[in-house]
Amino acid sequence: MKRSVTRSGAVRPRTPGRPAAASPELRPRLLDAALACYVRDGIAATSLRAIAREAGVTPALLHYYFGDAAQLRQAVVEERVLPAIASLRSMLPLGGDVAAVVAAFVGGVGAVVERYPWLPALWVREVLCEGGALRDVVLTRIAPQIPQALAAKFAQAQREGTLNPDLDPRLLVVSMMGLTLFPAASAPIWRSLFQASDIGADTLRAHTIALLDRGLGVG
Amino acid sequence: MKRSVTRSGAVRPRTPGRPAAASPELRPRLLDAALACYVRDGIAATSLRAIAREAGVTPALLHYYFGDAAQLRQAVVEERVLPAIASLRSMLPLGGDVAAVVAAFVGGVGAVVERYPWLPALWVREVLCEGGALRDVVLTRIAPQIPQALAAKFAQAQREGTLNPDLDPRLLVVSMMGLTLFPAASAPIWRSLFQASDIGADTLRAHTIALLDRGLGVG
DNA sequence: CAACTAATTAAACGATGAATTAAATTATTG
DNA sequence: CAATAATTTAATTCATCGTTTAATTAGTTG
Repeated sequence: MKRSVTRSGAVRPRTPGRPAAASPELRPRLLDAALACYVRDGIAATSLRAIAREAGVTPALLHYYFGDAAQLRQAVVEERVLPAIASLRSMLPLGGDVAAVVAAFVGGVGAVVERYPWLPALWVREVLCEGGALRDVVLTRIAPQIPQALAAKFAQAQREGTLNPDLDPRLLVVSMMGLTLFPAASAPIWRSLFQASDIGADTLRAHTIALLDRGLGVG
Repeated sequence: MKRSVTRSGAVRPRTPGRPAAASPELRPRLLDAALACYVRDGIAATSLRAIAREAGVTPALLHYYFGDAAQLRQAVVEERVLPAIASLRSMLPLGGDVAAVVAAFVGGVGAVVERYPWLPALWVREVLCEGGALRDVVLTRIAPQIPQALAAKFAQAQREGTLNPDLDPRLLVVSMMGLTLFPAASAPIWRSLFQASDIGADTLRAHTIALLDRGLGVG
């Protein structure tokens, strides 16, 4: 059994020809490799060759499975990214009072980040950054379901007198994302900056809820 | 007077040879062109040729002024980016009580963003994103001056009983950035998403202060 | 006014790396 | 054994990139 080794040290045990079966499903592994590259380097900066290298495979194989680069990207978005984002929506019970909705959102983001740790970084680069490759798809397929619904909920609560009237209902949606997605995306930074390896998901959640609930005041 | 026109339609009035004096200082304009490219496309994705195109100049001229690409980047960071970030520090009076410090921070970020509208987008791409070109420089030269000082201030206030004890002093620094930088960076998104062209800098500031002060509660 | 220096473009150089395709190779299936 | 499926190798074609050299023109100095 011959094994060639690439310059980077990655093992490439394959020789030409059909592999000896019993290999686990390759397609999902290719999607995962592509996603890893997108998260690490950004979608625009990721070449087919980089994905192939990540997966221990040749660019020609990616072409065999997905056609061209655009179709591969599309497959990753549909089968990996959108489901992760959409899972947040299923955690939001828009029926209860404001405190319940906010707590569900904060907890939901925490749960989603725990299950898909790559999501905050990808979100920042591909949605928040101008020119990001996912901005369109998120704005057309996610935004109408989550932010719009939240803003409407907050506006109604304000009319009913159960929400601080000095807040703007639309900006409150932005604030909630800033208090959840931003800390998640910047976690590597503040963990090292503050030597905060002691702060876990539960501490973060409690802090965020406390801030939203009462603000800075002691009373 | 001959004027050639590039494919993109930009006027390129120059022919070879030294220009007829009285031209405004070129070097700052080159720095501004580079900054504009960095903000629009990201530092890593910006080529010398793109900067030259933006400035209406040849790549060779950039080399004449700055040497190689790395030195040009360094000049932009030192003479454009770091001063903008550092200007925030000068707006923070770390002497007063917590409410004053927080109000100064929120107002200071607003003022800095107003003066340097490109800063949030650049921050997101080059500091928040993993692999960002400014992460190192911000972590070593900015972070020790602003975030560390704020966290210390908050911890002290908590010991004195003048700050909500359920908060984490370090996470509060993260929360404050999430409530200021994140809304600034995502403004183009939520403005179009919520048809919120009516929300200006003052409304945003009032909302943020209200949220930090009392949270969601009506009382 | 002649020589020199400063600022600028034009053009070329040499690397690099990209996406895609064609052909060869091997294993499985019928 | 023939046909098909899955894979690599290698070639093709194309686009930039950063940098350098040489030419060109305007100002400066003696």
